[in-house]
Amino acid sequence: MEQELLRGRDVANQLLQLLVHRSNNNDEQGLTLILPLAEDLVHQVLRSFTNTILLLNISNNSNNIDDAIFPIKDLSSSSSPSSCQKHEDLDEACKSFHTNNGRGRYKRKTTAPTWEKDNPILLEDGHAWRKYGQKKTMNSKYLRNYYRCSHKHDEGCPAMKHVQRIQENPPLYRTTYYGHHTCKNTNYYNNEESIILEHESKSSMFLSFNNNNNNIIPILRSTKQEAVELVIHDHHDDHSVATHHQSQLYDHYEVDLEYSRHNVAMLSSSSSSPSCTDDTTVHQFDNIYYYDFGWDLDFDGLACFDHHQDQITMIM
DNA sequence: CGCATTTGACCAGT
DNA sequence: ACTGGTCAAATGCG
Repeated sequence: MEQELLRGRDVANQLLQLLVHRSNNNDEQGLTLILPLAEDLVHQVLRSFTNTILLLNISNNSNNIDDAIFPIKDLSSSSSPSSCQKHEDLDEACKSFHTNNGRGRYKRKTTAPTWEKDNPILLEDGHAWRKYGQKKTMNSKYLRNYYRCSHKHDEGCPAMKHVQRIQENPPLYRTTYYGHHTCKNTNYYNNEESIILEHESKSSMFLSFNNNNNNIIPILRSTKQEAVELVIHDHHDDHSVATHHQSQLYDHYEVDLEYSRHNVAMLSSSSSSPSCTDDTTVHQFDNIYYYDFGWDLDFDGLACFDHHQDQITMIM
């Protein structure tokens, strides 16, 4: 119950940050970008409440989850679940109670991966992972290793990943991520970890902007709890951190992230797909394209281009 | 001793 | 029946 409540509080904080940011950017593009995220966060908060109430009922009424009365109705589902088995939201909360001769039963995840990334070597990504299994898969001679966030139980962090070697020579490892970290990751900015940052992406900043020249949204959200201050000014300002160049073919943004100047993205002005530099690799997942920028200085970057909303999200 | 990893069994989805 | 995702006891390690 404590874990569920903590998770609910963390997600509510994320929602608050999102809404505060929204109130400072009164434009329609920003709204269309933020609404799906806000909706997702509200669902997570509701799930936390639901799980907590169920656990409360179980501890008060019965040791058997099937006998527990479920007094609230989940609006997202047409059925009115009265048991754990029938309620899809009750993922983690179910497992510890649905036992069979000491073995836990579980709900297999069916969600699409959040993103995936291929690397020539196994890299740290700055997060603490706990390995919970490995499996030989049919189409590969290499084992697939399964990890969940080390803060799954103390903070309810839902992030998971699996890593599998996909190529012998040159070696290539594919990491597939499920969900974002909601945990506080306090060691990320110390000196030791910053070395890792030079080689691997996925630090805290989610940069988001559309290709409307006058309307750059600097930050969408953060994967960590620390506030990240990065303001992108009008490109005519000499002190701006972002400059914008336009040609017939594409919009090209440069962002000066504190120390060095990076080419961030080239967005096609025809709204089809963004052009990329030569060292950019592209992955496609769930109708969203991920552009992996091989920057050679402080950051690697991952850009997500949503064709439906004609906007790009940078993950650095 | 306390934590993470290993490993075979269990389980859900197809 | 098969595949792969997850669990949890056994094991490893600092």
